[in-house]
Amino acid sequence: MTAYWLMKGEVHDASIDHLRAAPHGTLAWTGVRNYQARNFMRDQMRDGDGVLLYHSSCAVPGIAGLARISGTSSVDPTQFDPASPYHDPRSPLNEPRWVQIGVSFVRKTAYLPLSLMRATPSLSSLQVLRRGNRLSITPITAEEWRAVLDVLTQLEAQR
DNA sequence: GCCAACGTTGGC
DNA sequence: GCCAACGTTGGC
Repeated sequence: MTAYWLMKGEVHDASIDHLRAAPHGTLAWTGVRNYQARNFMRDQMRDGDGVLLYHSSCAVPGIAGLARISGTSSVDPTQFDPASPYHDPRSPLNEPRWVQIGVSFVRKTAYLPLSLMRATPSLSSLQVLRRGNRLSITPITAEEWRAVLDVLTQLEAQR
């Protein structure tokens, strides 16, 4: 059974345009340094799962496109790279803490700003809208996935 | 750049 | 195992 996820990408290095431009439209999702998010990647994500790609750390955060999970999780090499901003000197070489997973471009959508997400009743259950939420990966129900796609369809019909 | 919220660390 | 201090996230 396909699951759905919302994944935050910092707009300067993991935007929908970065995904589209990547070889095979696929980026290794590195740099996740939160145990809950790691556990989603390691234990629950499956090849083909649906992904809402959300742009964070930008003037207008929001959903920018659709992607899908590609393959299964593997060791995130950036944890062992002293030159990487994601270097984790405390991660044991023989028992790596952090994993990555492939994320593949599906399509760029109409832009759905966070402010509109908050203002749309059918999206009110999204975990990313909860106060104080900082988790970079959150699960999405099938109903929420449909609701987001409906909103995107409406936005795309308007332009 | 501010700062609320929250996760992690480490002394005890 | 508690919890204060600290660091980070991320919207604004």
